Amino acid sequence: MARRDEPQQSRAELRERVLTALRELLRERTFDTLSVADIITAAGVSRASFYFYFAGKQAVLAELVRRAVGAGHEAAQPWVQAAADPRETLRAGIDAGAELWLANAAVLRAIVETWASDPQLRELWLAQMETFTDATITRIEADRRANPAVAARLDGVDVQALAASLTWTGERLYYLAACGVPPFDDRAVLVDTLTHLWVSALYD
Amino acid sequence: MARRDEPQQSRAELRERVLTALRELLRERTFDTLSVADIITAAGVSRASFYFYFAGKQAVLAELVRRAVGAGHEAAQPWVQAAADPRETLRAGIDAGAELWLANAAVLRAIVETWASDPQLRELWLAQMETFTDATITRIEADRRANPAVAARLDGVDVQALAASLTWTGERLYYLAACGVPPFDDRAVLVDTLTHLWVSALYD
DNA sequence: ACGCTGACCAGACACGGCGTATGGTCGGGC
DNA sequence: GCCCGACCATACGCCGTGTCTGGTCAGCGT
Repeated sequence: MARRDEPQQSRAELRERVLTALRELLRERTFDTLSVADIITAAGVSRASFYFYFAGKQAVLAELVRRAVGAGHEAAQPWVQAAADPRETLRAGIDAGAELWLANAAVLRAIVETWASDPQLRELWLAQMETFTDATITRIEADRRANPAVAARLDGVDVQALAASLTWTGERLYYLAACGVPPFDDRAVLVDTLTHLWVSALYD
Repeated sequence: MARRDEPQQSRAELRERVLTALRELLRERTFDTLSVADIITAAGVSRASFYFYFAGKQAVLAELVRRAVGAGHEAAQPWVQAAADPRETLRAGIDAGAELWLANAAVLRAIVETWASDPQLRELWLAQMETFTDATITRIEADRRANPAVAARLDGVDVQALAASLTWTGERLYYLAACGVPPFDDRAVLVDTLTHLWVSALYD
């Protein structure tokens, strides 16, 4: 027994097989309905090997999330760094976020539904949100210094809290969109609404 | 055996014992870590009786949620019905929401973390959010008719989507507050920020 | 006084998922 | 030629679920 199905698959690319197997499975079923048996069957990997490389299915999901979200920071960069007319770059950033969520809907949906129940995932996701919040704060403070109107508008406002709430609003609406909950399943509506919230909270 | 521990507890108040037992347990542990065994032990009820009255622990949670949220509609009523100066009544409504979440933090937290994984709970929670969204729409439309400035501000805006997004933003921030995630664990910050988002999106 | 019925109980069951342990097979480096 | 590390199948103990069985108790009608 113990024959190699794929004779010459390079060694530690077995990890990769597990990761892509989970990513594929998530396109059809939700994370909580997936068992380790499902994953290793799809990956063509033994139970023992699975537990050698991963602490459990949460660990696999964590890795997928880290990868999926790496691209997220770049998506937000234009708005964070741009100097002029925030409204347009902001909208572009929100649209890029929608794109990112669309591309990784299955994985992101899984973590949003799971982070509360697992310490590792919780820390990962909270840290992730904090990263976006920090980027937002940086940009807001820059606007505040450069633009008296913005400074006036934000007078007495807790910028940290405002940035965090905008970040989390994004998380929620993108998530609902990924779930197909109306009216956010319509991408144009999603982007318009989110943009309206950000613009009116910060600049109007 | 089979002696009645509480000799003369009226009959179908056994249901109630289960409900309050879960509510109490949720004050200390999260829903997903609770087993049916835990619940029936705390309630002093047999496994068979439990399954006679409830389809599972989700069904118990669903009932707790329905009760907890009934009070929520009343909390929102002042703002929905009030004719004048929305800002103050709006803030009062948001504060009442915080109060409601504080009082029922354990139950509400449980459903927010669980509704994605159970069809019944999903329908329940989505319907709940829709109810709040509808109330918000009603109020916004009234403002729009009564106040030209509001009408101008909301020109071309999808009111339905805006109302829904504000509702879900509330859900998220109240939830984070219940989880003790900063900066929302500070109630004043929470209410200020949420109020700022609503006011700037609708009236400013 | 009797027995029936309905509410309730304890306990056990089959099932399925989890995480670990065992023993064995293969390929490649020395 | 051999040894080691990567990998496999299998099975185990544990725990939670939902169902089923058999039995105890109260109240009520007769």
